[in-house]
Amino acid sequence: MEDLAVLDILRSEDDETQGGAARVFTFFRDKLLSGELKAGDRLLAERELALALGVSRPVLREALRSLAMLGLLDIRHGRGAFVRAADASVLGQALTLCLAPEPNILDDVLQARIAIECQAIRLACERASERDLQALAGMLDTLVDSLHDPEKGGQADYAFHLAIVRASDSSALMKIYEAISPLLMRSHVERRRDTFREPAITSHLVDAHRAVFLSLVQRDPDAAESRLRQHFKIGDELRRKNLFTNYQSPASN
Amino acid sequence: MEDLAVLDILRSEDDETQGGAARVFTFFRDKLLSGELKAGDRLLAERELALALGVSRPVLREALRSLAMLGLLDIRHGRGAFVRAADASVLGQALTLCLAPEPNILDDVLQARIAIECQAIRLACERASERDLQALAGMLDTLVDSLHDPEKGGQADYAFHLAIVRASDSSALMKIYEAISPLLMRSHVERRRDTFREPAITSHLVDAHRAVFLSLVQRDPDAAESRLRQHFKIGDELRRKNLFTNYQSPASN
DNA sequence: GTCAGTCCGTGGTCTGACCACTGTAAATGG
DNA sequence: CCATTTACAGTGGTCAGACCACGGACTGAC
Repeated sequence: MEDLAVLDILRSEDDETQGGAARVFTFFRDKLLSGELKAGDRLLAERELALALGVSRPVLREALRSLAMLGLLDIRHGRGAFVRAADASVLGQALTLCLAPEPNILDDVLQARIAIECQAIRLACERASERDLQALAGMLDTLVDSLHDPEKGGQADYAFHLAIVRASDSSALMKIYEAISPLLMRSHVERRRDTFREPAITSHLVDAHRAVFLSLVQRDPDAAESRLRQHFKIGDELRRKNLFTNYQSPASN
Repeated sequence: MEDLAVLDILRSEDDETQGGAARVFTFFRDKLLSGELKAGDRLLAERELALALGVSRPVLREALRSLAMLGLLDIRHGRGAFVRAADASVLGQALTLCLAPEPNILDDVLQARIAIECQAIRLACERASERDLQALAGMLDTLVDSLHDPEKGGQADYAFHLAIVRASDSSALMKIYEAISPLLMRSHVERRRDTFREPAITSHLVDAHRAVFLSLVQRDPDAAESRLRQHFKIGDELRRKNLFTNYQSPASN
């Protein structure tokens, strides 16, 4: 009952005076939204669909193509068009598009990341299952094992933080986090490449993650968020300091 | 220099074996991303573009239509295709699409809202300008004046919270907040309609907003976030209590 | 000077055909 | 009888050319 109401949101801004392609587009979008078309379903052939909807094939193709570009359809040559499971990658692309003209995107996205994670860990303190915690513990080990490798280390770091968001059991937080991930990943691995040799940084890294994890195990939201914030803060300071040092004596390059 | 690097993110997943429409699509998307095409620019006529890019007009139209559906282009009959300023509405639609199949979206989006706002107000404590604070003060007045009207009151409430996010001076937080706004707005006005007659709720509303504002003026991030969290928490409790009461005696309907 | 009508450029749509890819089922060979 | 190969039917991909509908600008009459 509640789910259906959500559909009105998008419909509201579509007046009835739109062209054929747009009409077909909204037609299918609403079918997808309402669940009338589920992931994996196969659409009719283009020629039949065009006939059924009373539009020409080019018009129908424009609509289908748009849906495909949005990631809602998977059109495969010689096979047909299939409904695709909702994917956060579109979200990520849209976000990148929106933020592209802005300056200092990377630092800015970091703020969004902090926002999501801090709320996620609070929820995780309430909702995290035993399996979530075990997964987190495993990732902590992976993190320690891959300190020497900037590539694996970065991935392990990301995996740990992602697991926190997953443990929040909030699909909205999760989707948004996935959406900013592409942007996030950039600064993540880059930073890692610059700093993985610094003992002060790597030691902090392990301690900070462990501290966050322990607070989570103890189900203490305030402590968990506080430690997470501290982790971000110190990481940021170390990074700036490191950049400053390298700038003064870039001989190590 | 840094901005350009962002472009690689999307390009990475596009192999070179794609069809004509997809090729044209990525062609324009990258032009938009790189700033080669700015908002307001007018594209060549379809026939000329098709000729220039070596594809037929239907293929070109499929690509342009897809860009239009993504909100990147504004195609107007009889006038031409114009580059549109990046808009968060697409983000909102994409988010709605992604979250549609999930249960309890409304409550879940609220978590995202709390996440964004709590981080935003922290940043706002550092970055908010005098004008931001004055705008916030004005909205506080509007809020008080419109307590009696569920419609205006809801809008004023939303405007106040939006202004907080704007004061954070973070375009990423702002875009994400705008993206979840359509979903947010629903529960917002609905809740307001159910609760605006309750003195306990309206009085809390004013006090809470004022307290948040004062902490912001004093540039105290911890206090500001704490009070904001409290505001959300109490609001949630009051709402649940109210729903419970109405459920027990729905005569007032 | 103002207003009406005309004209041209634009997107919007259609038709019908042909090409390229895919899976399957029939034909072939062992 | 089974495995391999081949032919076919169905699907999306592309194209060309034509016509319609809309918007703005120019031109003419008033």
